[in-house]
Amino acid sequence: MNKSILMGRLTKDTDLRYTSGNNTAVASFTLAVNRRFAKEGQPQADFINVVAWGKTAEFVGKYFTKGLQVVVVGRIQTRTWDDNEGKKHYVTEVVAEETYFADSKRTAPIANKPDSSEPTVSESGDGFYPPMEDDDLPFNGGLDFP
Amino acid sequence: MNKSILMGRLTKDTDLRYTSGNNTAVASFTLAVNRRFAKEGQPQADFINVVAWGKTAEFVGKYFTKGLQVVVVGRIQTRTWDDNEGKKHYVTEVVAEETYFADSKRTAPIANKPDSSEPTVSESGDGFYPPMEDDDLPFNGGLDFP
Amino acid sequence: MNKSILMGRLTKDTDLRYTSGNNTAVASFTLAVNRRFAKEGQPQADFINVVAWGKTAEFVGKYFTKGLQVVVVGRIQTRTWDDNEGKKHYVTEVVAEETYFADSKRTAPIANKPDSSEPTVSESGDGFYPPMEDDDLPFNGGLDFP
Amino acid sequence: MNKSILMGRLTKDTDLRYTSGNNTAVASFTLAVNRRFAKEGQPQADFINVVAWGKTAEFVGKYFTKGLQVVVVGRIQTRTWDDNEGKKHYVTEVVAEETYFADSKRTAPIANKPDSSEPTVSESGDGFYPPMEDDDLPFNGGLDFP
DNA sequence: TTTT
DNA sequence: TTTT
Repeated sequence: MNKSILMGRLTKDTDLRYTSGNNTAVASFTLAVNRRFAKEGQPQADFINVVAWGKTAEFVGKYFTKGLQVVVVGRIQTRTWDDNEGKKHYVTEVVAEETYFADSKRTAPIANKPDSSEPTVSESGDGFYPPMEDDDLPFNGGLDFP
Repeated sequence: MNKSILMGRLTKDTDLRYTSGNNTAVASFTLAVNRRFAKEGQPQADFINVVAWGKTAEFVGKYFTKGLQVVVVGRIQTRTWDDNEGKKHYVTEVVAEETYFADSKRTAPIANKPDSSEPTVSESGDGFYPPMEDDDLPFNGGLDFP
Repeated sequence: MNKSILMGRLTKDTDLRYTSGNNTAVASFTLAVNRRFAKEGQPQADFINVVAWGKTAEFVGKYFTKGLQVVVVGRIQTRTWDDNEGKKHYVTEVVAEETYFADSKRTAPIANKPDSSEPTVSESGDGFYPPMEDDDLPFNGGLDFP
Repeated sequence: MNKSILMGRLTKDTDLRYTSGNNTAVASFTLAVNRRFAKEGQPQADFINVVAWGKTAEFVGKYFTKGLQVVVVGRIQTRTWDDNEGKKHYVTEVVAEETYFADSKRTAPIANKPDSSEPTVSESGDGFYPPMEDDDLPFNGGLDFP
């Protein structure tokens, strides 16, 4: 059993792509989740990477934009990928199963049924799933990652 | 293990009272939680009763008003009470452990520490905890509420 | 958003029935969920009614037996039904979306996909869904209920 | 709002340490959480790192052993730490707020109150909190553990 | 680096 | 007895 529920704001617009194989939609975004008991001099939020697939991906790719306050119900996933130098990278992220608007005006429940379109292989090479350019790394939040 | 997470709107202002014994704050409200896959001709929401104690009660008693969209993390509680005729009533409600604003402008995490001030005896007689008038039934059990 | 996660033991074997309309499987059972901070002289557990539909119902109807420790992920549902005297009854229960074995030996994740076979009308008359005998009331735990 | 509920097995015994500053207990372990819809040729589980503080840490340090099936309620935390070469590492883990035994015989709710003893500074240098040797990396970051 |  |  693996269930996570998060409410937070998008740090930037959702990144929507499509797998090369079966052309499945894959969306990714980062949620800034404010800490309940934040201490001064410490980070005020956790920055949690979220991935969505299929219909859910298309939905969030369309409506989940920078700064929007949303709720995500999903599961924690861990995976590894190997970079060009053959070094193994460990990734922990949340796979969205249900998504909701939290902000006013945008509160109707979103009818995105659980989607079973997750591809079977995590196409490796750069640690992310869909086809992409070299300079297009996942969740590197503006920083240059090796 | 007993954990519930709800996002919904208050159907009316929070009802805040104090126990007669130790004068602990007790707040109650009902959350209208819209259904994800509502069917036409069917109810569009579930109406879930929520109780809060101590600091949490004082907080929601102050800020949780009718129509506000909030998030509640808590546990499901079942209990019984006997009415004047000696008839047993079964109650299922959520005891709030953490509360959050979901609507914009009101989104900062709310620092209400888990409160251990729950009284040890559920003062019986009318099925509710705090001191109250005879015509003052929990969640307004069928009576007219002002 | 409406998510509940419970771990507890079945108070009796699951009750499995079928709707008269479309012959959908409906299972119901009660979970005794031990309280984390139980106080002496107070109830040690909450008794939470759970309903499951379709494939999930058939699964739990087969494997969820009295005393078994299980985990249920679902949503809180409220509904009303009218008894013979035309009196309205309020029901709060958990609709199971995912189920798991918690006890050893029975721990493999259970592949019961979310089921959309919930009937559109709650066939009333006795407060429960499927066809049933008169003496066959839901969740009355052995007591005679008026 | 940031809530995660996991049921899984310990991949090894809990690692219990104490911070140098205030001598707070810190426990860490990894949970193998089996996937609900595992695909063949794909990983069957997610391996999720969990950290606990104070009383909770002492509890799990004592009772959470390799192979035990447990439930953890907590929050997802992200943080960074710099290694000896000044390289930044990103960590995502679950901070345990409540813990339970899932396996039979070990099912009583565990009374470990939420603990507020989390230190204010994450003593850096090697990405982990408690006092430790140089070769003592968080979650055994690539080194051989006994 | 992974559990049953 | 229900919210937007």
